[in-house]
Amino acid sequence: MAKQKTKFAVLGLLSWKPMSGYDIKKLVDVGLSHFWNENYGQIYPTLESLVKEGLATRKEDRTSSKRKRFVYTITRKGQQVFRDWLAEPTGSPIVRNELQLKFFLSCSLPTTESVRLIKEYQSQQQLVLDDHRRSEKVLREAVRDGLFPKELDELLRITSQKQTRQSRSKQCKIFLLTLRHGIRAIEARLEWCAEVLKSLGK
Amino acid sequence: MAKQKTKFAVLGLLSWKPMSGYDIKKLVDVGLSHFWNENYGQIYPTLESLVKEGLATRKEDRTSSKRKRFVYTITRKGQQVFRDWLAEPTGSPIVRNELQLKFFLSCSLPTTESVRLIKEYQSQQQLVLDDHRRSEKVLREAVRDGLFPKELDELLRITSQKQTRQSRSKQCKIFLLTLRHGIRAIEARLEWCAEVLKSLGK
DNA sequence: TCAGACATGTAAGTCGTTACATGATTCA
DNA sequence: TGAATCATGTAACGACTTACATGTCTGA
Repeated sequence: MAKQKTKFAVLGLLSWKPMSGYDIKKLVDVGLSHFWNENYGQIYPTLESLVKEGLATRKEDRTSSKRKRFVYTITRKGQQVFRDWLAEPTGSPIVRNELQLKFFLSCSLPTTESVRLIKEYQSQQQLVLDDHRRSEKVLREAVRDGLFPKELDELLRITSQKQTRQSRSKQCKIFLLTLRHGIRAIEARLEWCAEVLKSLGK
Repeated sequence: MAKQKTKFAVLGLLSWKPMSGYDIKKLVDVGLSHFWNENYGQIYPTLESLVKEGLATRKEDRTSSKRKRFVYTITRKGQQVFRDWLAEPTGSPIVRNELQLKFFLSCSLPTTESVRLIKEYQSQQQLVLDDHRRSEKVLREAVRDGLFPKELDELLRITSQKQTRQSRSKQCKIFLLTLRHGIRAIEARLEWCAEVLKSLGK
């Protein structure tokens, strides 16, 4: 028992700043998609349970006569629980790579089939890499200039919160570093593909 | 709908050779743990459903008065379903890296906390890398000599099946390549850790 | 005016993990 | 004789996905 990844992910995002369920979903989709995912079916019930446990509070936001919107704010207790979780040892993620499985199982078939699988993987990963590299370029320039790129800016200050230039620069730096992790991982996969094609006598 | 990863994983392993649920679990744990996992709670019901769907047959194995043991054999229809699945495009795995999440969320805390997280990741990954490298060494020697390493040999010919020297050498090669994938991935992560520590001013 | 984004939520179903239950055989 | 391994299975729970349902507001 006791995993509840969604719970801590949501709590952690709230530790950043107050947000609605919709905001959380968008932030994850736009900014964290290379290492995290969430869906509404998990987010809304989780927010509800956070309130029940006293880790967050909910209040309706009706600034400038906007539509119905519930903003969740982390409580002091929530902050504590979040920090405790962060300090806990992180279990290594269970690995389940479908392509590796297929490749492994392809050994009873003609080599052409194994080669086809690798080439598919290769072009798929290349697309993701191109995308990541574009994001990286934008972010790098932002870090250099001490600014936040526009798309992120919208996401990261939906709510009014005083942030020092320094804390935002740090956010940006860490954002960039997580992206680098994704890029490195894909590069390694692409190098592996080349290695495989060579080894199978392409 | 329609994912059923366990179903195709089990079917694919049976396409290799007839096995019992216990064999499958062991093979996955010992040999494929760097890219796959399964547990009994999924394996046994899956085997049952494969039989129901006519993709495998079950028969009791009582060779040499051994204990109760059910061996599952893939049917012709099963082979076809397996091959169809292999040919289907492989969706990229959903990513959920808890350490990346923690690292990202640590940006509102002192930098020492971010550093601690990375160091934890680093030593964890290093252990796995050492382990993989040991396996690689054994496998490389086996490939060079055209042999199968002992541990694998037991697993891979539990059942009597005529295999040419060539097909076994290919199995071994592909086995080695999947291991290389795991090694590359970890190396990339460790390089990233170094990059991060440097960037955070260690 | 109408498409698209904003916004919240539920229901049903699948998938996956963990813990438990049971018992046979082997080997030191 | 007792621990380890072989071997099969189930029940309960928890996690996750998908599809659906509903309605508002903004801007071209």
